[in-house]
Amino acid sequence: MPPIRRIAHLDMDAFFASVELLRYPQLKGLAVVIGGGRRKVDEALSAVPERQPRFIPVADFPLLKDYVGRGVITTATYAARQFGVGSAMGMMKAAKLCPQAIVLPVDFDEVRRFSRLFKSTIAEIAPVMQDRGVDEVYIDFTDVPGGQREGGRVLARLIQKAIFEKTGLTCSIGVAPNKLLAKMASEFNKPNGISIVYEEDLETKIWPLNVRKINGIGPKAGEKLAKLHIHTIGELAAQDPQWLIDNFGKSSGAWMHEVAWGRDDRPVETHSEPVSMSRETTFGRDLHAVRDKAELGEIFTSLCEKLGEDLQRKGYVAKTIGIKLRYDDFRIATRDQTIQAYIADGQTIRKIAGQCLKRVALDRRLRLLGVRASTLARAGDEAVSAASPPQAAEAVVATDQLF
DNA sequence: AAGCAGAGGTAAGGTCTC
DNA sequence: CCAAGAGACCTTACCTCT
Repeated sequence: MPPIRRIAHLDMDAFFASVELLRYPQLKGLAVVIGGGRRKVDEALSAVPERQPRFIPVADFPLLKDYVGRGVITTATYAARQFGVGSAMGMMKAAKLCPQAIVLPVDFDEVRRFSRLFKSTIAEIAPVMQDRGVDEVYIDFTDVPGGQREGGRVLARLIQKAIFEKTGLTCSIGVAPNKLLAKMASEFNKPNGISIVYEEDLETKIWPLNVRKINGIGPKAGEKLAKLHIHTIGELAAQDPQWLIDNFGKSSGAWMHEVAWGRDDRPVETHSEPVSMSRETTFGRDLHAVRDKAELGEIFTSLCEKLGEDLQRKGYVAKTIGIKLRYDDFRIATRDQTIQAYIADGQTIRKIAGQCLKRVALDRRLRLLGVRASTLARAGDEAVSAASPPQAAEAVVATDQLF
């Protein structure tokens, strides 16, 4: 008999904001939001750079009501959430809800530093760990000594304590029979909580939840389900799988049925390879391909160069280069092209991406431009992966044989 | 002559996540 | 005049080859 699988999902509490509160403890308990579009915030903060961060008076911090720009909120402290402010909300909208909130820019270097720190702390205790972005991981408790005690609660507490001692940050942990349920469980007791879910809890703890709580059912699927009068996971579980397949397609429909019954056998993957890398930027104002040609060209070149640097720094080469643009009306267009050779330099990326750009309509103004590299290989492995498919000459022969 | 079947690649768009 | 950036994965369509 194999041991019963116990999988944990760990989520850092208001991660980006909590990292800033370590630096500015005087802001503890206040409404603070971390925001993406930063220029204004950076200016306001750099007005007081010489003092030690923790001695900057609260009154000197920039406020949401003074924010100008097109950014969105990345994270809000729990105090700010009281006002209805939350992740992915436009800054301007948030300013109306909570004008007195303090705004801080994302410090990616600092966030990455704490990300590495909390993950390495976990890995020392439980080595089978899967990265899921900067502030989240799955952990396989199954074979960790003590991982089964109280359904995983003992180990979860130990990990919480170790992370807090190393970083001063709190997290929430859910432990369940699989990743799907663990992910939902980690939401049950936020912040700084632990939640244990057993298979028998499906009906009482999972089925009453809205379908949107399932990781993978987003706004679109949620809306479609609502129109079909399916709101809770229990209602989803009660549907005929074939009916779900008819409505949502073979793959999604079957998947919905499985997850509604709490079934998920995905393993905790300790290694992963990137599939694509990209760079994109939203302009300060919408730009026109003709009227703002020079400005657009500079941004385009810069994106290509940065993407090339990203590839080289991480040791990858790419065979497919693509562009993405968002028009002023938010419609998105993408184009890409696969070439024979693997590349990673900004100039070549710019050349291929430029060809892609010629294939889209540029009559409307643009608000975003992006460049993407995919079909990746590790630099040095290209020769192996680059084995070409049968060429045109052979194709002719094959066709002759057919006829 | 035309259609089918299955695998695999390419392209475009869409959804979802943090 | 709102609505980021980066990445994974899915669907659909089309094409080539066997």
